[in-house]
Amino acid sequence: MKPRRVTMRVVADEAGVSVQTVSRVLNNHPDVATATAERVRAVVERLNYTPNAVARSLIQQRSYTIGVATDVLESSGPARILAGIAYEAEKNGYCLLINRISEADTVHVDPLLQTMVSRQVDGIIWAVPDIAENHHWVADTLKQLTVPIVFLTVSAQPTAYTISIDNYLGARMATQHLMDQGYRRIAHISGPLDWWEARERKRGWEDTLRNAGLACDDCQLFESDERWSVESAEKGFYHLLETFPQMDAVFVSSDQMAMGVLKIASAKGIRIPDELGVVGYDGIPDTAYFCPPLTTVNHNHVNLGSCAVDQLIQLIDQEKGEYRMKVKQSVVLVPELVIRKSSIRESN
Amino acid sequence: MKPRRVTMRVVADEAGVSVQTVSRVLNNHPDVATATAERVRAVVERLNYTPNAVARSLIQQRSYTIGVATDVLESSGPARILAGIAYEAEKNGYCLLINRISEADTVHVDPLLQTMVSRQVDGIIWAVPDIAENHHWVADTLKQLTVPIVFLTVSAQPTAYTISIDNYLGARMATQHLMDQGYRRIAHISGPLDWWEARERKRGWEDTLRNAGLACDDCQLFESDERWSVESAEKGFYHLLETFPQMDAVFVSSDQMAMGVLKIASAKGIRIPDELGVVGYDGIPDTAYFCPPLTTVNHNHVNLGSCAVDQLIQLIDQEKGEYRMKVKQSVVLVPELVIRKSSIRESN
DNA sequence: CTGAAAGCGCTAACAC
DNA sequence: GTGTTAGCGCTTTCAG
Repeated sequence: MKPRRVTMRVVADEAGVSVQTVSRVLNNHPDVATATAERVRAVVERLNYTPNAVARSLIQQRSYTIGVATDVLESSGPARILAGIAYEAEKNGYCLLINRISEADTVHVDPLLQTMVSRQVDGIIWAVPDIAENHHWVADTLKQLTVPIVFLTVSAQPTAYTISIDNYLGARMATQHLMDQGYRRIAHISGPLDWWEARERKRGWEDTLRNAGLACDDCQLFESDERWSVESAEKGFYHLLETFPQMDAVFVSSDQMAMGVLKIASAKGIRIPDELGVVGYDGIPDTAYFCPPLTTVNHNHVNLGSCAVDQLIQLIDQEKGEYRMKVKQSVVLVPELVIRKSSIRESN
Repeated sequence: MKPRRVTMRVVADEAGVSVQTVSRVLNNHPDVATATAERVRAVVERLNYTPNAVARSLIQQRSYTIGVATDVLESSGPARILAGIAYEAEKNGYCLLINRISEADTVHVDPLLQTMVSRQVDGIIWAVPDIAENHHWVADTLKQLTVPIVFLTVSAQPTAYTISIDNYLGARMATQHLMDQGYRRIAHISGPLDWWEARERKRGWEDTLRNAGLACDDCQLFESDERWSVESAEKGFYHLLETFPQMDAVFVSSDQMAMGVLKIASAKGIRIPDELGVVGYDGIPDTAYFCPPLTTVNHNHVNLGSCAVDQLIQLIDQEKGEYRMKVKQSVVLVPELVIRKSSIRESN
């Protein structure tokens, strides 16, 4: 009932030529008589022939496929990164082989890499957040790996190609902005500090306060749970109200968590931005509709994904000897502060 | 500098056996002497050999890869569907070949299908929303297609395998719930009505009101723009306040758009849920933190994705003659009403 | 301009 | 138990 797959052999026979000739026509080689080409193309059309890319990659040693390792796809950041990757890959004629890794698992890295390598991907994008020890395999495994790999959103590694957004700078911008608005006693609700990104953001907050000669004590900091959960941010905000009652602003390490803070503040009648300035992080689009609209640091995740693909393709071409420029080892993109009502003091 | 890829030939030579024997060991065939197997495995380990899955699929006519066509990955729904697909695919030993289609494009369907078929995917999941005419190719193209395909979130098609969530039922549940809470003059902000899902939701709202003998006039309806944008929902809400001033509740066709309504209501001092009941649609997790927390209809997108994979694998096995049960042609999943503060009238 | 031969890395079918 | 022979569908020499 389903039509059989048509092979090049069939097309060749039907057109009364050899297989190579069909191949030449399909790959737009010169040196084919126009008449022959026409005839072949007609048969291809009629038989609805699709060349077998698997056979082709077997012989060409190139699959035009990029392997992507990712963790939770559900959340906004990773989803946007993937969108950027998909967009740029398509533009360059590459397909994406997606592999989910369970919760930034350290143990199962090898099988996952094997899967991708065995399917002959031309390169790999590792889009798994840098948590605790989960990137320690890199140094060892990299030597074994037969294809180039680009790491997203990780601390710069001496031996690896990395690309990330400057979390430290973003946090500095956020904190500085609060200070510019006249806030002085600025708390921080951080993500789990075994995440590199959470540490960077915290460091940015800390350094900015210190450099300005402002206090930055333990009582001003709350660390969320492992899932950056809104619940833990709410708990954290309650906690800060106790430990740091003089707080006049809070820099929250994710927009989701900031949402929890806004909710509690509203419930307790704390007026934002007058009594309390709030800045989030990530730049998810919904923040524009929070009440009040939330100031945040926007990470252009889509762009991050695109850049990763570009870099990887350069590495691939380089390895195939088609590109001779030196590829940059580590790329750091700049975040953008989006100022909204939650941090604008009318009265200053 | 990069290590060369090791082939089976190398392993065989190194272990002093034939290629065939290596193959047998790797595929756990019986009839291999334990000693030989040991020796081979040791060499595999030492050389860090990874079998070439491309060569294997060439001969086995099976790639253990599923092609996924999707559109915008950035938004929550599609991302969660993809997560479900990825999860279930991995569980069954399949990889995912992702292809982005630009904005539910009708024209470029064929190249995309070709790409996937040419890469020898075993089956395809079509996760592109059903908009206007964009699924009209199905009837024609399906006959040509050499692999099974499952369509997500589309109107049931006589000739195709489909799987979706019952939007009509969800809308009925939402509207009925508002009525149960004592609301009587219920407006609707719909998605763009060339989307099948938007039409179904509108129909559910309409029928529920009609069946209850309530009015359901044009003035109670506002259709959003093509992007289901929050802005257009805000505009719609202003519009309804004019055309349908007696409105005491509004059923909004997406959670995002409902966010806009909540924002305007808050700005205008309209008290929710007392003066106005609000119900959203989709069940995105953030709705729990809206102010007030939003009643919504939850679509279990992750589950939808899993089910699609299960169904597709059955179809694949069936075609390879490994499965003889009849596969259900169209699966419809049931949504779930999540009741929160935005629609609970204390006073009834 | 076109065809014949070889082979990418692997597995299925037979021999021994 | 193990090796040999073929060939999956295509591209790449190299002849003609």
